[in-house]
Amino acid sequence: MTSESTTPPTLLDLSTYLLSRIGKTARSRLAERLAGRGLRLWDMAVLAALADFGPHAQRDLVRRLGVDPSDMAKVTERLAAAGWVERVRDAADRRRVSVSITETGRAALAELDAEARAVQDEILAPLDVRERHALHDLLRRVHHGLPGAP
Amino acid sequence: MTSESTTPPTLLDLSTYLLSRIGKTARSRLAERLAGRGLRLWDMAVLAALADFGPHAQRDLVRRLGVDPSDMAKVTERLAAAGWVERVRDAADRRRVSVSITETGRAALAELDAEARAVQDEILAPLDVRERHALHDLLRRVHHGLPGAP
DNA sequence: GTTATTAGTAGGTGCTCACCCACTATAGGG
DNA sequence: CCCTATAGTGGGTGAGCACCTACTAATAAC
Repeated sequence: MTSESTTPPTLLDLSTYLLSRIGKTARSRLAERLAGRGLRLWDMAVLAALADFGPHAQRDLVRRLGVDPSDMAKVTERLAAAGWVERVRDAADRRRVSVSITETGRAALAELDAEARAVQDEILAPLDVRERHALHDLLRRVHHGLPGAP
Repeated sequence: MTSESTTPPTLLDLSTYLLSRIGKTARSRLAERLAGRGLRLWDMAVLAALADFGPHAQRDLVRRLGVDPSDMAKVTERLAAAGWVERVRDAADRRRVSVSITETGRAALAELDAEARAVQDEILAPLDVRERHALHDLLRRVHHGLPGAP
């Protein structure tokens, strides 16, 4: 338990402190699990985007997720090596590479999602189902107000 | 705005994703502001601990905040250079250094707190006061369940 | 006294992350 | 056909962070 008695109230009174602290542990716990499979957080994000919205030109993935093009190249390379995604040259515009998720990729994403939910269960343990929904709604609205691409 | 249409629903459905995303922007925005004053996040945490709980032997700060002793030395050094804290050798045990916040330190902390609340207002903009309280309560309980010192 | 333990410090390492530049290849505009 | 812009890629950089080691000074244990 985080000893409330030892964390300065000045910080505990800041929602931003709590958000950053909790977010960080959530992030690192999931990253830890993904690392066990040789994956990073962006890899999961890319798989999710492909599963949810279908095939993308790589540049569209870049724009959707706000990653550097050069970094995206590395992600798709890793995912392709693992067989989670397929990359094919666009016939119409041969500069472009169309990226799509494979069946194995979908299966992998399902497992990653399960991992993520396991982490979530750990972290949200103090809350009952109703409270988790309430939290999720609030977070959704806050997230919606965040700037996406600058 | 974070274009909800572009973030994969698979991720949006994860509270952990939202937490880590929101927490990260909160963290980096505050860090950015503190950097303008030549400070880091830990500096504020140390000031808060001293303001809330009074003077500490440096080793107690280390234990309270879970930082590496060597890093704590650098923090107190920086804070002392700025005049925010005072370090005096403990007469009883001359290995120890007692760290206490100065009046200027308190004033500085108040400013930092104001900065943090400004960031908070930006981020929680979509929520009204009642909802912010609700969110804070939920976060408090979640945070309380987190492991503090391993 | 000798030895082991503890507090603080200086300096360095490895990792992640976001970012940037240079380069190739394709495409499109005039 | 030239010139500019775009897509993807490889490689490198610098900031921030957590961690670790070695060292000094002081205390406690025996």
